[in-house]
Order: sequence, then structure tokens, then C-alpha cells
Amino acid sequence: MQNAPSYAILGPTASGKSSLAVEVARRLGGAVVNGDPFQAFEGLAIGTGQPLESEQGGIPHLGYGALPLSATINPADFGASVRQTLSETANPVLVTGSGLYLRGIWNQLSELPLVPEGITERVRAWEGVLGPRTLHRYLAAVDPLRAAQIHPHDPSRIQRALALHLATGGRPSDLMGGVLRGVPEGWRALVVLPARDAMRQRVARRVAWMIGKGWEEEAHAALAAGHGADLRRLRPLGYELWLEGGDPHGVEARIVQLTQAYAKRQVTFFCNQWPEIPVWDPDGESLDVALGKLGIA
RNA sequence: GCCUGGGUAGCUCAGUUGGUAGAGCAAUGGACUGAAAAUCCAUGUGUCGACGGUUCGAUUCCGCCUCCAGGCA
Repeated sequence: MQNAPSYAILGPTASGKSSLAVEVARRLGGAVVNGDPFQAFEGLAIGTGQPLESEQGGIPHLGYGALPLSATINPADFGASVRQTLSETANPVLVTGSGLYLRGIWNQLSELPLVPEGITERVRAWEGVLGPRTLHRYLAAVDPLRAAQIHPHDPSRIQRALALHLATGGRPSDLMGGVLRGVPEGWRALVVLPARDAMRQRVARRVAWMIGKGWEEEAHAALAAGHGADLRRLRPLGYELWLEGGDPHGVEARIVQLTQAYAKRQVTFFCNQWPEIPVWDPDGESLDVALGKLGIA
């Protein structure tokens, strides 16, 4: 007895993942499930590119805009909740642009204890005063193995490792390891990968479209709703730039630039972490080719 | 027309008391175990505006021309 496979549509921002997912779900009689952490939040629909109703093609979309802006998430818990949704959905088509969160969804992260907020904040405060190199030396003293994996200039990973050490008293490297890699059993995945020039154009066009839809207003609405001080929520690309103000054309150009760089990082992650996943060029290959690569007759 | 600044990497600019140049951003490649739309790593041959002069040697000094910005007429 073999269960029907689940499908994962991956790829960089603006590549056309969402519209492909709609087509795939239509063929399967299934639903689209969000695996993107930022698109999961309410109040960020435009700037994070959540599929609008007009783009959903009458296919059920689950997990978009569902979390309150005040919520905090992490890849493991988010992944578990997405897994729950997937298990309750017939013929789910997962869409995500986040490699780390895909790890969470596919259960490919070590089970690490929750680090209390206070410890995280304390370590961040240290970093501000001492700088990453000093903290890296500290980490090297308590966990040489983990320290060797992290560059001395990489504050975010150094802080994370140190916080984990302080929270547990142990070595982070002892807590990590043994995770599975690759595409899990029962999954069929596809990376949507436009050619580089096409990707840059797609990003520019999409940013312009999002601005037309009222991105700047959305950013101010989030601020007015009391989320200005909560930088965690304003991390998604662009929001801070809108709130800083300035020449709108300059902001647009900067957002396009940052988004293009981000898209490149996404491609690197998907293609190098899961090299076995087939890639599909949305501008050069037909929908049937995509379906074929997903094993849909 | 005159005066003053300025023309150096794709962009914004440093700099060279004369020995053919370097930062930030961008770009390209890469990493990635709870900040991930984050964070970090690697990669720099550009007629140093044009032409001429001085010099062993000029992007640097001098002359002339040209373009841009501002000011005065």
C-alpha cells in the first residue's frame, strides 16, 4: 500500500513558484500549502508576496497570512505545524523559498532545546560590546568543534551557539548531528529556476507590481498597528526601507537590488543542498515539462 | 565670457609629498542546524576625461582642450 506522494515547489523569489503550485494542485485535485515563514504572517500580504485571491485560481491555499504579527516562530516548530497541515490535506503542494524552514518542514533539524529569550538577549548585548571575535574565542573555549565550523566574523551563528551553550550548559556540537539530508521518502520536489537575467527582470517587475499594490502603505499600517519596534517582524525585505522614507524610486531600486541578491542566495541553497532535485526553467520549459519532472503523468 | 569645485572600478568616492591605485555598495561564486527575506566567506587589469610638455618614470607637476556642477557677469 503506497500513499500518494507530497509535492514541493521550491525556488527563488519571483520565479513563479506560486503559479506553478496552483497548476500542480489543480491537476492533483489538491491544495497549496505555504512553507514560507514570512508569508505565514498577517498584515504582510503585499510585501511578502502572498498569493492574492485572483492568483489562487480557485485552489485552496493553506497557511498564508494566518499568524498574528506579534507571534515569533522558529524553523522546527513552524515545520511541525506545516507537517500537521500537510498530513491533514489531500494531495498537498508545498511552496517555499526558505531552505532553512524547508529543513524544519522535512524534519531535518536536530532537536534542540528552546533557548530562553533572556539568554538570547544577553548574548546579543555582549556581542554589541565585545564584538564577534571575542565571542568566537569564548565559544572556542567551550565548544571547539562548533567554533571551528563558524567564521569568527559571523555574529548571528556565534551568538546562537553561545546562547545554546548557556541555556544547556553543554556543547552545542553535542546536541547537533544525526539529521537526515536529501529529499524525504514520499516527496517529489522541483526547483523553479529562471535563467539569471530573466530572474533579475522578474524581480524588478515584481517589486514594481508590489509597490503598485500598496506595499508602502502596508508597511506604515504595520507600524501603526504597533509593530514598529518589533524589528523581528519588520525583517522581511523592504519594510524598514519604506519606514525610513526617502525618494520612492531610490527605495524601489534598493529593494530590487537586495531582492536580486537574496534570490541568488536562495538558488545557491536549494541547488547545492539538494542537488538531486530537478530544476525547471519557467521561461524556457513548458508546464508539461514541469509536471513530467514531478512525475505527474 | 570669467571664477571656483570636480571628471579614478557598474555606482558613490578615497588616494598617490611623481615609482601605473583602494574602500563601501553592486556583481559573480560559495557556506548555511531556531535572526534565514538573516548572517557570513572568497573574487578587484580600471586607456585614474583627451592631447602635449617636464622627467629615467606622470593618474599625480605644467600647458592646452573637453565634459559636469555651482557662482559672477
